[in-house]
Amino acid sequence: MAARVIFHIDMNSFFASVEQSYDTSLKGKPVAVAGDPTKRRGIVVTCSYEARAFGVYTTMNVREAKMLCPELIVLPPNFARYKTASVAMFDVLRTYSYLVEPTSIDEGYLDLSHLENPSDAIHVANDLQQRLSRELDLPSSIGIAPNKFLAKMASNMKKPMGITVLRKRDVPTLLWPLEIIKMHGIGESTATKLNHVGVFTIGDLATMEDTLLIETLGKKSVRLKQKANGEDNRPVDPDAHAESKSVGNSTTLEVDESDIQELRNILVRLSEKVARRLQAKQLAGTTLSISIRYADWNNVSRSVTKNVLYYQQEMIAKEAIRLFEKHWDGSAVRLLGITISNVEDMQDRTEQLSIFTFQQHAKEEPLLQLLEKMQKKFGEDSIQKGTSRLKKKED
DNA sequence: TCTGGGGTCCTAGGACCC
DNA sequence: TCTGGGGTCCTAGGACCC
Repeated sequence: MAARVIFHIDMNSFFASVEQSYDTSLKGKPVAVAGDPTKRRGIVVTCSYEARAFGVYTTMNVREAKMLCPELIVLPPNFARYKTASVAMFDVLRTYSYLVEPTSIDEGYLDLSHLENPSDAIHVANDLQQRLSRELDLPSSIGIAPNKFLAKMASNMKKPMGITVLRKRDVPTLLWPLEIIKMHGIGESTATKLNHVGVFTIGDLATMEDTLLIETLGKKSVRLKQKANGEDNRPVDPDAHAESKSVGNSTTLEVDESDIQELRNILVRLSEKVARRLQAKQLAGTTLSISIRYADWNNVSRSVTKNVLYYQQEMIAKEAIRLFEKHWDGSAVRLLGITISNVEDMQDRTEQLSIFTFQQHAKEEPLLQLLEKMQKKFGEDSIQKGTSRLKKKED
């Protein structure tokens, strides 16, 4: 197989940059996008490079950030605005190749293997970066490499407004000296485990003995070692993240709470948010999960999967409260969350249902009456089970 | 420096079926 | 009555990422 040309595009301090692009008077100033500073959840989500110069960083408490940088401009997040900028950015990317794989709101991969002369890649990257800067007024960093992993590592090497080429032959000199924690896919937990067995750099991992590696991290570590050696054959897949797999909302409570009525109220509010977002995306799912974070930071999740589709607020609230009351240990709660997963498109669902209903009317009237009787007798759940089972039979 | 909120993927065990 | 092995689904938790 011929060598591929993969770009990784990473927008620099995206939320803060969008705010500076939207209100140009913010340019050159320390800006932070952050949660409500009067609440304990008031933390910095993103900050401009001007703010970073003062030592402000993501996850830092707003009060603390203000102490380091008194002139810091703190803005509430405006997700609709960032989404708009994101769509515009990916539209620009798609003018270079249809093989664009968004991996988050502000970054993605681009496959440019079709370039006749791979050395043109740098010119293309320059052109792309200039366009993002000129047309959207947004800074970016671009990594160019023969695969996704190396492109991702490369885009991280020069920020902001960097373009970095990382060839396979550069791996020992450019990648291997980096600390193991800098590697994409390795977090604090894995880094600590590796440190304990004398692995401190990406190079150490690349040359690590297989038996020790699997003993330390399990079988998934084989892929990590391959990446450390600059090997990664995952394709750029435009559809990889096309549809969402779950929709959830969670909230850190103002104070640690142990009043059951108050906790129920919060679950009701969360169910409203989740139902609204499912509706907006036209999604419904068969699995409902709740997450509880206790005051001591102990995290617990509980879920149920039923042969019903969760999308209605009342049904979500009822099930979430039932699950919560069944598993709550009675101690103070710091965070509550509700997530619906195993989701499917409601569009498909309504079409299937209407075809089904039509067929019943057309030729199986008695069956429909039976379903209605079932519904009266056993409640809403049973008729959904009934329809699913019947649908299966038709297949 | 005591840590938000949105996600995804992986693993491992148990239930159940063939 | 005791038994293998594969496949799939569900649940819970861990790890990671932006």
